[in-house]
Amino acid sequence: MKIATFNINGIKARIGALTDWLDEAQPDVVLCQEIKSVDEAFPREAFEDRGYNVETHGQKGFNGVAILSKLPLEDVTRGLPGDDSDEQARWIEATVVGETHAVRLCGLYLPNGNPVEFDADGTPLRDGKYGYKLDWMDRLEARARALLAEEMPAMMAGDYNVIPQPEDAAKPQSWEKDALYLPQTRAAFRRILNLGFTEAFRAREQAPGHYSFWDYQASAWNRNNGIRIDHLLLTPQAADLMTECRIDKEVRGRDKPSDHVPVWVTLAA
DNA sequence: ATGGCAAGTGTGACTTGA
Repeated sequence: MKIATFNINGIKARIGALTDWLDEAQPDVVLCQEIKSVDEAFPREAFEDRGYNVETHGQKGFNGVAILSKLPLEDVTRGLPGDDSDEQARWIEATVVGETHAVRLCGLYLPNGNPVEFDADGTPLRDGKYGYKLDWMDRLEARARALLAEEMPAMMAGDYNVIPQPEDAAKPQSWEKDALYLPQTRAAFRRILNLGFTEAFRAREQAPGHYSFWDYQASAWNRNNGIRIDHLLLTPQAADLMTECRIDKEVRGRDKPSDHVPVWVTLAA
């Protein structure tokens, strides 16, 4: 079972690039972020024609997540638990049943968190957009604990907007005051990992220089000035099934690319 | 150190992203 995460940066602008990649990579499931579309406007037919079931959790203009799956999607839920006042569309879950195992899939688009405000000491304030990011990560940790307690193959995958380590950025020093790389951000990410999740890509590859995002600006792609912020976190039961994990880097060099590329795992499920 | 781009909304010039 091949499962991918892909921040597509707008479904309308990415139909061609996304369907081209689907036809060639043949994933069973794609967790999509930043669909930037309401549910009614999502171009389902392009994917249903290729045999994918489509579940969306969209909003107008920004954010929005979706799941495309060749397997039936069961028990679909929308929204990250823990704050009924949060109206941003950043979380969707569903279960797929493979030949040997059922797998719970959580697709997420974690808040960016910039700009960060600092006090006079240079300490980031837990306020505004950065406060929302850290609060969202606390809710993610709570959902992660509940998921682990189920003791089933499950994953939380998506655009985490977290650079975990210096080796995950071409120029780590340029991110030091950024919400994606502040110590508080990285600590919150580690707290979740340390509950017992396997970060799929790092479990298979320890070398630096592997990225999943290159900014559209300042020739970031041509200079390979990238960061690795799209992650798949696997429960122990899912990690036991993992056979492969890769980043489809070359997708970034095509026509009308997203600024992110797909990252995928295969599970013996 | 700075500025650089793309997408959505909606048709001009913003907001947001990372």
